[in-house]
Amino acid sequence: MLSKRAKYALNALVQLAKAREEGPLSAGELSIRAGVPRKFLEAILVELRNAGLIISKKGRSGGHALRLAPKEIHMAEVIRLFDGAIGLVPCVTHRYYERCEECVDEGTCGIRDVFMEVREATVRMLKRATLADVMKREERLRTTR
Amino acid sequence: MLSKRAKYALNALVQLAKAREEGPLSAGELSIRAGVPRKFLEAILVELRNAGLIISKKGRSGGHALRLAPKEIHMAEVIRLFDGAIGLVPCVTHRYYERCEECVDEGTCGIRDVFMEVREATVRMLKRATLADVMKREERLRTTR
DNA sequence: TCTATATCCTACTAATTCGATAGGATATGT
DNA sequence: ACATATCCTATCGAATTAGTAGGATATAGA
Repeated sequence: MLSKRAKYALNALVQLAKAREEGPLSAGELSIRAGVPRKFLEAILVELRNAGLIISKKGRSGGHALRLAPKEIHMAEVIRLFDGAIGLVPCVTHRYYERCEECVDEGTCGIRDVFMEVREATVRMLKRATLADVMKREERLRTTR
Repeated sequence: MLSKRAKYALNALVQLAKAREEGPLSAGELSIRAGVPRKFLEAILVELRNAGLIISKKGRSGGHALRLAPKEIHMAEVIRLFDGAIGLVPCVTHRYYERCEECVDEGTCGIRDVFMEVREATVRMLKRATLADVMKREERLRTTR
């Protein structure tokens, strides 16, 4: 399962993507739109800024806005930022790779082989899912119902 | 990420599948073959037995053995048993379904839509991955190298 | 220049989960 | 009867998670 931080971050980013024309949103406003506790959201926004995904402006009429176009930010990246590896076991991820101590021979581990496939498919799907794509999906869901 | 319990359970089940002809394995022996701490493994075995995946025989020359054929047990089932839902968010799983409180309209949530696809693909792959399939994979990995 | 309004930073906490161990009760094949 | 298993209860420390509190700092606009 994703952490709430990751899920909240995704919600917040989608709201920022939707509010692009509108200019920056304050943490207060964003916390309402994304349904995320105010103070908790603040901490998340700091991480998003440190990662270069958003730009934050201090002071009166400041706020937060996407730094890149919605099609440049994908879900895989956001999830990795907050929850680390996407793979189900540490031995199938290069970015956060770690050997399984209990494993005798990683190269011939059938379980690992399955998890490799799962990870690959998951990452592929999450990379295709940019903020722009997510908005497009919402559009489609709204109309085809 | 999977819990160690789930990963250990998978390792243990694969070892039991390999040792099928050999008769039941004791927790001690199995803990060596699967590389799992003895006492921890015992707790896991109890859960596997309660779930009907293995049969345990008490007393001298007792031990644990698969209750079903290796092709009847798949990884999805084992993971669900120990870690619960497979989906990345609670709102995309029927078995452990839970609404996201922060979500305004689940039916038109683009993020959810993505996670639905991911879950579906993941479950499909993990269901295909029976213990028999895992063994076949190991065979293939061993020979094609 | 003052002030309202933002972000930003440091700390803290309560609850839960996770991985693991200890010790002994209970069953059973030889 | 005895050696050898499983099985049951209880406990433990460490880490993680979700969330809150309070104030320092920057800044646009009056």
